[in-house]
Amino acid sequence: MNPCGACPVRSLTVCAALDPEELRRLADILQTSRVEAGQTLFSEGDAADALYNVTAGTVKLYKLLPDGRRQITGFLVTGDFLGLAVNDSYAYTAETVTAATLCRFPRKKIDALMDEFPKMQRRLFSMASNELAAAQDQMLLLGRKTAKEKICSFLLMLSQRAARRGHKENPVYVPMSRADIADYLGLTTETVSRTFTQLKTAGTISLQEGNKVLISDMDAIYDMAEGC
Amino acid sequence: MNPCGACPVRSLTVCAALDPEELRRLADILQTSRVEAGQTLFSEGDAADALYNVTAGTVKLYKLLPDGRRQITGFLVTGDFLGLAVNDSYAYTAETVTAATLCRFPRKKIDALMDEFPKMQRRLFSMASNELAAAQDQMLLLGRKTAKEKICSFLLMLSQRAARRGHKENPVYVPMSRADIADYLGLTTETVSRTFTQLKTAGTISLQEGNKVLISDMDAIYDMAEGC
DNA sequence: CGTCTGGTTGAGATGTTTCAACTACGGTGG
DNA sequence: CCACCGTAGTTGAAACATCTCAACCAGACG
Repeated sequence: MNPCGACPVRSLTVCAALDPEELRRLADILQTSRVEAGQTLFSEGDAADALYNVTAGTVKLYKLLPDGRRQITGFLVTGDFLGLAVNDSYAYTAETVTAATLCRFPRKKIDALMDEFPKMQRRLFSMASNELAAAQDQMLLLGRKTAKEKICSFLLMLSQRAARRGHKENPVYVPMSRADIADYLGLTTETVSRTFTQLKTAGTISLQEGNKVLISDMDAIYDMAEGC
Repeated sequence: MNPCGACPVRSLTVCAALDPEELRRLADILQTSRVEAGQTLFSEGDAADALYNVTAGTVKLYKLLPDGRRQITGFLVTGDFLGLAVNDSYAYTAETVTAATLCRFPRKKIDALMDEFPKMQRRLFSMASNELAAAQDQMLLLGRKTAKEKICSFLLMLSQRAARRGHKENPVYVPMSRADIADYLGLTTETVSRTFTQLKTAGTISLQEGNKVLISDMDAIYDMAEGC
């Protein structure tokens, strides 16, 4: 039995590029689980005893201020991993946005495995580098972009991400609530809503059934995302 | 000859925890250089042919929007590394804030060395994880904190960083300009200036000779940084 | 059929920005 | 040696983008 060998999303994940033997070893230590929408996987401050890989669905990561203000630091989809920690505790909370399936790797075992399989360590490092680059993009967005630029960048990001995973890039599936979008972009739900209506009125996008956004004028979205 | 063996800041860097033989190998591929203030090390989009380690001074990383709006994504000091890339090109510009000394590792050689020394790869990965955590903190700051909270968080960060490197944590040395602080915190220079004066007037801090900020009421700064 | 939640819209409040003037300082050249 | 200039920082007043508070709407669900 080698469930990982048959994993349809392996090429997107940490597990890409492992050989069959390594995959077997990996399968030995992993637990897969299905989690419904709105469930907390772990909370800021919890002991970081596992690494996760998202194999389906969407997960959000966020941090809170004492008074409840929230910043979502990322939406994770198929192939993304989560669970990196400093000082053995998670620095953020992880919660499912939609129903999701995950592979869970106990920290100790995955650490041991990484010592054995440098390829895996390398892969994880490269994925973390990408995360870091995305985080820097997000800082630029949060610190310097206007509401309209933020929304356009957000739609573009979702679209490009879908494309990279082999899905249709338009219309874009937007499973998260206005509140989640607001907390991701450093706005309020009202501003998010108003900006969507603006774009709708301008004919740049239209909202469709099932949380889908059709981008009618992709070029305009591109330009507005960068403030051109 | 083994310059790395004698490196006084090794414990802070990527090179910590390498054994003498490994250090010798490392020394073979590295170039050290001294750079004066205000120099560009590399620019966004440049081919990423090297990794750097800051051994003295302060370096800033930033990204630009087409119209010139700028977001500084980090200030690097002794021990920090820079040069991670996606698609073989840098995603940000690196510029010295003060005069600085750096170790430069050609990408190809350091990659080869990492394959040989998993310890080093591991160390780099752990440092990247810390970077990522810091980036998430910064997103919370940019997206959800007020100007006063941002400034207090900033001073606190500098103070804690100095402490971790064995320097006095108060007064805090603030070598960067108001414009740099503004672009780091997602504010304007005017707001930065005004907020400093507010804190000064409230008796929480005082500005000293030589770009130093004395924190008179550390508890107040702590509380204000988190919005308590 | 009422209730609840998520989303939209409106009007006024507000924190930060913008634009502008002014000061302090350090270097430079006459 | 000092007038001059340019840069960095500070302060003020007005403008503005976004937020806050509030009402309203639509669909989901018991």
